[in-house]
Amino acid sequence: MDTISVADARKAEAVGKAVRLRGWVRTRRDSKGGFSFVELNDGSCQGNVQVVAPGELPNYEAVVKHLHTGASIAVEGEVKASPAKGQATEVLASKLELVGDADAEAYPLQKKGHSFEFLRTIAHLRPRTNTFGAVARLRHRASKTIHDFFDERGFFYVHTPVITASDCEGAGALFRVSTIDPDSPPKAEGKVDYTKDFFGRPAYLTVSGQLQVEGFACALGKVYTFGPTFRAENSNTPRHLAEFWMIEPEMAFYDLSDNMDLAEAFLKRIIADSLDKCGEDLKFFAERVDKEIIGRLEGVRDKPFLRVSYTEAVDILAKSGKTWEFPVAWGNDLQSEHERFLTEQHFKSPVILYDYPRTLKPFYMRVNDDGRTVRAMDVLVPGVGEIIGGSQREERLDVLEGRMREQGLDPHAYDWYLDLRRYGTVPHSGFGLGLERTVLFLSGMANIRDVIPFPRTPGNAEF
RNA sequence: UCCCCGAUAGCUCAAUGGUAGAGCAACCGGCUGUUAACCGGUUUGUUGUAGGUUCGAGUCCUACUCGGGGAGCCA
Repeated sequence: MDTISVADARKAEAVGKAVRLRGWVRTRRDSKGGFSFVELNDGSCQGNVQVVAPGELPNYEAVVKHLHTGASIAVEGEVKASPAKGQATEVLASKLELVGDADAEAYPLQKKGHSFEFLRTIAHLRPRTNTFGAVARLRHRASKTIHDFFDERGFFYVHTPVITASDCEGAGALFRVSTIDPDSPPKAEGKVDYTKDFFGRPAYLTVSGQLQVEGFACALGKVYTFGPTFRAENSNTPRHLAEFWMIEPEMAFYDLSDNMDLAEAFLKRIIADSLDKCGEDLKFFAERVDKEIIGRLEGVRDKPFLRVSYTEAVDILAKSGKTWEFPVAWGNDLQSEHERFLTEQHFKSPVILYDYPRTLKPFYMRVNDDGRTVRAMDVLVPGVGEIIGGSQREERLDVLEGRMREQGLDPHAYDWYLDLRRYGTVPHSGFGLGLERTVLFLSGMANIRDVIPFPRTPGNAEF
């Protein structure tokens, strides 16, 4: 007798096999005929397998009739073609063993739907729900595709450090990493003496692996990072986390146009794989979460991404006839309302905006010949907004040092980074993709806290 | 961090300043294959916390906590 997954047991090919199944009870329905239907789920797929538990089972009255949502069971029996609608197969149990009971009075999950807000308070149990099972499988699939995509194209996966001493990477507030006793820190001249700290200097959790991975791009050619990223911003929105996962490819000899080509192919591949391999989960999202999701994904997969310069975008916004809460003028940063208008209303398509004013973007982005703009790009998608941010990097030593001073940074603090320009500098480009924003886009889920297993946000590090 | 809204049974929600309720869940019973099964019955409360106004507060006021939506920061 083989132990098989619920996913396999639901396939018509399984009919006739004697099998063992193990998982958790979703619901039990007692039939008029003196037997019970038990919906069994083991997480292998969205759907449950219907176990038919005959009244003749020796533990029928004592155990089966008291099975509740959440209990774990092991079933032995034969897979049969199901005579009723709703499923191709069912399992006629010859043995049903209770592995672990779930006290029905106390177990918080019921067979009815729960609000996502409530489920967030039981994040350790919510993967047992339809929605969070689907999110977990989709997130896995996206992660797998990301590694496949880069591997197929000759990229190398580089593990950049989680702890960094660069305290001014320009990507948001940092979490400090320290072993100093906060109640009695060592002091020098009235201030905390970080030379006595673990690393002999202030250290932080990374906000980006980009600067480090540039060093590997300028050696291995095409590389990417994929790891956790930390931002200590006090952001309270459905699109921000204090701890999230980011993918950052970096390519030597790529200009901005190559970079945009890669970003577009990359997103399309993630979407295509999700549609191909997570069909049952996406169907669930379409039924319960976002009716438009599959059509929107197919649209982004099939339509070319429009490429619009910042200057053109400002022109379109200014001539739109809309009244904006934030004024549109060349040199002002584009606000959410502007980005949303462009991708959701004006173009109704994914859009790549590029060539932003130099004053709006960090020092490492390459200055254009016009002197006013830099080779930045943002990929905007309907529903989520900015999903990718990237740029061609400034490869000219003198210009890069000038940009650092322009933004009040001391070039000496980036000496190792500048070495990449001193010795064998090359044009290169890269971008960052937020994994959770990608899963938001793929699933149609509304809140980023519901697409990461255990969300960390201001005031919340539960579980 | 700013603006707006909210917090009542295990869950989702009702309740003109005047005796806190329903549906679901759970429990008991019924029902010849059910599909969030169905039908009948039973149980369930420090109305987020702390103050205040009032003869009387779930309801009005203040502060705080937590949650949601929007904005900023960004991925």
